[in-house]
Amino acid sequence: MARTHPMSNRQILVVEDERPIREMVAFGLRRAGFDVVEAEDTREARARIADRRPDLVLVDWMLPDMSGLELTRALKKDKDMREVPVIMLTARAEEHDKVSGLEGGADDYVTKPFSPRELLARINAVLRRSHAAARDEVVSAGGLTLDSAGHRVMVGEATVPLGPTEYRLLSFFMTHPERVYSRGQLLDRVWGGNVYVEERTVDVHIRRLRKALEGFDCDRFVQTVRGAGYRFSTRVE
Amino acid sequence: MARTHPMSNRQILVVEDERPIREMVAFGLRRAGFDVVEAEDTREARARIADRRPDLVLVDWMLPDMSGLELTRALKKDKDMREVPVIMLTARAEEHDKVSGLEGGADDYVTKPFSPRELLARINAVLRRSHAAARDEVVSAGGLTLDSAGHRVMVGEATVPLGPTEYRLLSFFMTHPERVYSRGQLLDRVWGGNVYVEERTVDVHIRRLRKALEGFDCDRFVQTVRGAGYRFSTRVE
DNA sequence: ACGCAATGTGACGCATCCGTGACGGTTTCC
DNA sequence: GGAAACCGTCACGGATGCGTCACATTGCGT
Repeated sequence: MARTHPMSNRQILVVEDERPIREMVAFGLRRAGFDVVEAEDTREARARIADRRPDLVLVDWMLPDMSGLELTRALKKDKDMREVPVIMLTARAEEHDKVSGLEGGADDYVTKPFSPRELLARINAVLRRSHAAARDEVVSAGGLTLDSAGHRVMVGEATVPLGPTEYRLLSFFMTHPERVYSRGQLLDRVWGGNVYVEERTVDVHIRRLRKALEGFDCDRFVQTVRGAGYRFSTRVE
Repeated sequence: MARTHPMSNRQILVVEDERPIREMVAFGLRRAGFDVVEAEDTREARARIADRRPDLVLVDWMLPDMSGLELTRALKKDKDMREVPVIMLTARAEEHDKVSGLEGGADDYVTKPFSPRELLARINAVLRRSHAAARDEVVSAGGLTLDSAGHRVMVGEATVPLGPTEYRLLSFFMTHPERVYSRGQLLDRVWGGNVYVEERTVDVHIRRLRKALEGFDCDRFVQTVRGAGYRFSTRVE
């Protein structure tokens, strides 16, 4: 929660076993003004995350000891590390990977081969979204304002009356808009992976969230995607 | 949420006469999200290629009736099958074979013994090359935008109201445009190979898809090819 | 022009999914 | 210590979408 790095010196952890690629990526990022930490396997990565607290983790899908996917899953289950945004680096371009990568908890993915420009764009997008909270800034969408410092969501001058879980849910949605999440994914990322609760519980909290947003005419942003999950989108259907 | 639908729309034909190996490979590929069709000789392989239209063929170098190399050569001579990428599976590691394998028209080769990871990497590399157009996160065609992360198709700022099946159907079409698919093929690839439904059901969903696209003046992209099946094409007839 | 086959179209029953209100148990805050 | 708030679960009912059928329409060959 405490701001540990100045804006111009954001720290990124690059997890990649192939040294040439890792160094090339690291070089590009340093050139772009980032502070880069490198790791070549997941064991090292976990250690660096624990002691350096990077602002973002860039992880290769294919790693020697454990796949990047599993690392991501593990991170998102750890309460201390759940907030760290993850971008998956993958050589695989199929839809399958996009889905499973995101199910594992990655905030975005970049397909190899990628241009430095594309990678930077993704990194900045994710940093802007997910770390706005950690920088005590606000995220706005469709009249809603997420004030993470104040742990509340506002519409104009009014505060939306939310319970803790509804706040976390809406907070997650607002930092991850325009994207469908299954009930299972939401349980992983909003509830935390280690607890077992019925998937239908998500429905109930969606209901409570909608009810809270109802008075502000914002409930339409929480959208049901039949057979898939839920999506937060300010674009009307 | 045990979905029966293929996660990736990619279908792979495995041609291998030794059953244990074939089944192991097929298992690994299915696990990785691919839709797998098996064949144990070149005769069967040609039949499967003709009726299933796989995205990629994985063929053993040594086959009982005709060598995989000859199958590959034959495929590349056939106008209908020339576009299908081929990966050769060979027990021989000599440089000589690599060369002749590629000369025969294979897009890549993998030397036995191989790790599943290596095989997947090769497959994805080849798929990426041959389906370069289909690998972007958002696929656009004729004003339509497929937003796979958001599980929706948009026209400008508006969302096309699609049911789950219609979404999968249109999603498949947009990633496989300009090509005719029979009702049977569509059932395989969109519905998932293991379900039995009437072929006419496809017609009904085509109808529903067209109706949904009607308001956006995009229904003309879904074209009927009498006696053959359906095709998605942004080229006007 | 005629007839057959293929495709378009509207309707219907059924299964599934999702919204919703209620309830018991636990935590939090006076 | 009590009340209020909150959470997870359940059951019920409505809504949605699916697969099939029957009938209309189109297109093709003769």
